[in-house]
Amino acid sequence: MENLLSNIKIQVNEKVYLKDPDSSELGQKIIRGSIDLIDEIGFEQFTFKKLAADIGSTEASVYRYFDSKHHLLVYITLWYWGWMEYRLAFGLTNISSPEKRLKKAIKILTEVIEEDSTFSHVNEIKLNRIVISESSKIYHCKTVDEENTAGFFHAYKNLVQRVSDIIIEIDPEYKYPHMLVSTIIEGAHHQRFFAEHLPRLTDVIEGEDAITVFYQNMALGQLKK
Amino acid sequence: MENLLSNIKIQVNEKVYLKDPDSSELGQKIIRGSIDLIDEIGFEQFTFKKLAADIGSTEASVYRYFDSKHHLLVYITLWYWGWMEYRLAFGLTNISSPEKRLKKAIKILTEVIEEDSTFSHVNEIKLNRIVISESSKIYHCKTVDEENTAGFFHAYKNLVQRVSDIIIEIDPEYKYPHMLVSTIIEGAHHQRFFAEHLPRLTDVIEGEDAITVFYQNMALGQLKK
DNA sequence: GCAAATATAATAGTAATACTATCATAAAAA
DNA sequence: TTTTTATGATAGTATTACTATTATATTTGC
Repeated sequence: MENLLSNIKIQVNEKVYLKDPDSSELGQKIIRGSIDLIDEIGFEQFTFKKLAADIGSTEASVYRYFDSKHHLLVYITLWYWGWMEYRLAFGLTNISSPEKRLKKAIKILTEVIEEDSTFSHVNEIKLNRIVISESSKIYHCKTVDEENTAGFFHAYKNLVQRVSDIIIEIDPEYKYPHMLVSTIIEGAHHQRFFAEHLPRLTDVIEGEDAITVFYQNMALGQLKK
Repeated sequence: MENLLSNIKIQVNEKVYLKDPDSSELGQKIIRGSIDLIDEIGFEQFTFKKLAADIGSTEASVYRYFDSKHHLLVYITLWYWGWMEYRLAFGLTNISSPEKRLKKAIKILTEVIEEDSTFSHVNEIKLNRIVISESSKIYHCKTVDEENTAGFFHAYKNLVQRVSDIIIEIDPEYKYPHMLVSTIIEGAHHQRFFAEHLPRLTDVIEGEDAITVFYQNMALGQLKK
């Protein structure tokens, strides 16, 4: 992805962190190091102690930024949703046909991620892998309602709403726009994971991005014009 | 669900447990107690110590059946997939039209679960809630490839294959049958979870089971006859 | 009916995890 | 230059996720 803006910052809900990791060098090292380490060993094996060793800091210092590894995972996931919304906003400008806009939106949401040099402390390829394999853990937990009340999922809801609006523009009678969009987003993550680890649960097709094509067909096929 | 057979046992891959929990009273108490406790406090908070206290046994005794709580979650999830395949097999007999069979299959896979008195040591309603909120953790972990090699996911693959076969019967040219089926199964779980906890990510409609209807329309809409 | 095998309970112990607390020092801001 | 703030260094705790050992109760084989 080309560098679109040089001074943009993805905002993440303030309640997720104790101290904004974007505000200091150590904070940025925590984010960069976490993305590297979670991608490498998985969220269950990931600890603040291992992270601190990796980035040359201490466990106690990491705890000054996040009060748990769960919140750190929430942070990087919300950052990802914020980044996706930014990609969508840019990707959809100047496309007047709502069908084309929807198709492009689905492509942006489901395609394989390439590195984005705009945000130097984030490796978007690793981040995408983490979101695919780990991010559902941020809501599949007993604290989900509390976290929802705290507004943690606004970024995700905004993204879903933005695409739902395009769907309603195409077919104002359509009854399930949010269901359709969240099915596409979550579904694409699952299919990418299955393609890598459990291929008999999906259909990998040589020479085409079957996942993106599948969800584009699915969405357009559902809507009347 | 009425009692279809009185002497049926859902088989679970032997590598998942150290000793078959179905073979003893304690084993059955472990399963029943786990389903109650995981449903109540969530998988992260669940420990063998708490479980042992609940069922009046000891931590060490539970460890004789399962070598980790992860394997116990795998066990109850595989039991659930086995149970679903049994429900599918019964639910689809004597329906000759493949379209009707597919519709019925999607209903069985996505509808709200009612208790099944055939298996007395399993509360299917709680089990369904656990599968919805926790089961993706059995493959979203770094050991997924190993566990796949051990055959843990056969039950799930069989289920997906069984429904894919109906799809191919309807439209032999259709390119994404497995993707469609796994999208429906996983999607329905997500949508049920969202309806409960994050309703703005889905569309709850009074008086209709929107989730089942949505996925039925989605599937039939994709296929040419 | 008794010995042998097996299953469970009771208890103890360990390394790692997920934190919290304290204090010293270095760097930045007032 | 003083004060605040950020980080590092170190220590400590309760809990978790196990493993090991021994005693006792129950079942099975003969």
